[in-house]
Amino acid sequence: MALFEYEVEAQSGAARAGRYATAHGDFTTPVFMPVGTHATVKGITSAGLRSLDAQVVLANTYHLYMRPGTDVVEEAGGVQAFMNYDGPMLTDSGGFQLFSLDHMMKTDADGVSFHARDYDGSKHRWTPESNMEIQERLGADIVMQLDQCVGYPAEKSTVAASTKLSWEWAERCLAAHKRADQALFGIVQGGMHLDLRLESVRHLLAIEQASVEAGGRRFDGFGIGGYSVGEEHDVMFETLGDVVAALPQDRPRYLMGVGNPTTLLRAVGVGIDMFDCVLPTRTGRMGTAFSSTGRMNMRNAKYTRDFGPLDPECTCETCTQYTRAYIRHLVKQNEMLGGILLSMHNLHFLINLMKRAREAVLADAYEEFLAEWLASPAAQDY
RNA sequence: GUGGGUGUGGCCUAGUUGGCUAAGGCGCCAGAUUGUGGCUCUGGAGAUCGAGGGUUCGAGUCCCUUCACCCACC
Repeated sequence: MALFEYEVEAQSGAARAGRYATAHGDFTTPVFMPVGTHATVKGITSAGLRSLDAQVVLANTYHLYMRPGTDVVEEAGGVQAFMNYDGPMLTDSGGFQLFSLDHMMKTDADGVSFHARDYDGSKHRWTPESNMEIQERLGADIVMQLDQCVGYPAEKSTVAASTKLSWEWAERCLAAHKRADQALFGIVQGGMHLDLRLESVRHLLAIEQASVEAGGRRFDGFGIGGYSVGEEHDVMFETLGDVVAALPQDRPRYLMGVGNPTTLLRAVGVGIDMFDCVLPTRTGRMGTAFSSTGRMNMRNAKYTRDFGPLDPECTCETCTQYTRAYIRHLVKQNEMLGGILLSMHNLHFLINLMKRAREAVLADAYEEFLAEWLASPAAQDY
């Protein structure tokens, strides 16, 4: 397969099963990508990531730029070499992090100035161009354009201005991005407004068309950002299907920041290929387990003497080798192994869920698969 | 035995010269967590203030008796 080629292997309704080629190997879709902000999926070793069959791992530009510093990661040979993970990796641009720093930053048409409140309060300025340079030096296989994310609820005029800024920055990122072994994804914005979303898509497509005509690159995939920022789950689905339908068939669609099992499966159903989310690892560290019967709060007293497996239907290391009582004990004592075991299990759960979704698409039975999931008691819980 | 001190939810404490329904932390119980700075956030249960009696309109606060524990001295 040619680099950055997205092969749609099968389609079932709008749901797709595909394969994407990166410089560090192929991955199949739909895919859930574990988040490793600081070049580590918290608590999981490289060997652990391989055994979990994590196909793509995320890292974050903002955090690595602050620490250990872009130069250190570059000198290590790039983020994969630095963390000893040799599979496909993706860096988020850091736009979302700046958005969550919001009162500490100032955005203008040219770029964004911010105080690194999370670190040392130092002042920095990013432009789309400088952000591309940072991400090229970090060296992930897929990089995201610098964008701006708006919270919810927000005035439509605010969302519109921000959406426009994001596509203007997409154009500059596309022009500035040079590494041939690194894919660049544009990001669709527009909040919960379908017209703004479709306008965002139109501009991104016009931008890449102009680029290609001038001998430049196209976007190697599309992120869909600005959802899961506080709205009810159903709100996203009022527009998501139409947004996806407007995107090219031959590029992967990446719904950013979504990790709720039911939302994942519904999103696959409208044509999303890639996901990332901190939910499995963050909630895992805090004691929540995903399971075939729904969410489990492992702090609950009812597990004190429950010596059965976490999820009897699961084949992961946590479920085959440890008991609920032991996991509860670890979580209650804030022992680090508790967070590790639940993170591994939750990642396995979502990765496995995507495998099952993929099989259902390959069998052209996605609609039935999704209906069966939605009818299950577990679905009500997610 | 004598003198002094301390007793407030499971634990540690706050409670003005007596004055709303006895407050807080930990723990416990439950909920939350969505393009991550990792022990976070929200809610809940739980106390006849060691026991008994007295003064007072009113006592965790004052008085008496008693019990337990701690310290010092015989």
